[in-house]
Amino acid sequence: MKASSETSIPLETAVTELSLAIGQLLRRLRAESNPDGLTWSQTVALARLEKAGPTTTADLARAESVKPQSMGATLAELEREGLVKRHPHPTDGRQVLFALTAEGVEARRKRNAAKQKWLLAAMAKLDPDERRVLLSATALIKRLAEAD
Amino acid sequence: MKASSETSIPLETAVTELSLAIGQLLRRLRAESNPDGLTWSQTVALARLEKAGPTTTADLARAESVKPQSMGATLAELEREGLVKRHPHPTDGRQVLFALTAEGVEARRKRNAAKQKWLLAAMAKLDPDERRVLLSATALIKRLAEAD
DNA sequence: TATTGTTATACTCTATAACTATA
DNA sequence: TATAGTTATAGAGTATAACAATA
Repeated sequence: MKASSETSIPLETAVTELSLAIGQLLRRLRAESNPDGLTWSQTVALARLEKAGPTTTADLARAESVKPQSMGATLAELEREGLVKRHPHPTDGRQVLFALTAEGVEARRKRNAAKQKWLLAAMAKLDPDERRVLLSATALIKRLAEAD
Repeated sequence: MKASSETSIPLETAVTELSLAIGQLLRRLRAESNPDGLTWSQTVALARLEKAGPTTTADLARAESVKPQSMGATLAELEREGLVKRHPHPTDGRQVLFALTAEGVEARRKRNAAKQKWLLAAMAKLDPDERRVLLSATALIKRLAEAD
């Protein structure tokens, strides 16, 4: 497994295969996920709020490559369910900071665990080396998603 | 880069990070894709028909983890646009085989190239080693998506 | 003027349920 | 009966456009 055997594949093909593969896995994840509980976009928003702390609609939208209106709809639904709470921005009256409530933290912990049960089981069947490749790839995928 | 430094991360965390990362990249791909042209699900269906040849609605649906009705809607739209054509199954009168038309082959080649321009550029900025990791990961992601 | 967020509206993707035709 | 596909309907996710409030 030294090197150039894989570099011979054209980059165009690799790019196509990668995007098809991630689409395929994401649909599988949706299909396997618990129908009760959080939707995909709600899960993502909660996870990001948990990692980043209080965040504005616009920042969340940028991070996930959606329009502020789309993220606003997701946050409004989470607020209606009591999982996030809005706080005024200390210096800018236009901005609104969203933060997890205690209920939101708990909901995320519990429901998210159920949601990813399937992927956890599938990963457990891989070799340790294969898991390491996926782990390295995760960081690269994030870098690609956040590249200029 | 031998081994166990990365195995110390809990599998739960790795799984969460992976699914968030692929969601993030898929949304970025959608946001960057040409608004004219094929939608994501149409692109996927055409790509699969090109690779597999004539295929039934049910088989396509299974491969992409969607219900036959959902895949049927995508195929009906592609048929309306003249990119795929339906053919009777030779022995089973219930089944319908879908295949690309010449126009479909051309549309896929041309529009798909434009659609993935952004990812191609982003991948080109990675190190060769990093591209190799992503290439290996692509196969693993497909295996996960197709696992039992 | 530029930015943040909201409201209104529409399109895509997918699901479930009920139906027809064929095996 | 069981399977392949269609039609009808609904919900989630996203987009664009038009607006209000604040910087």
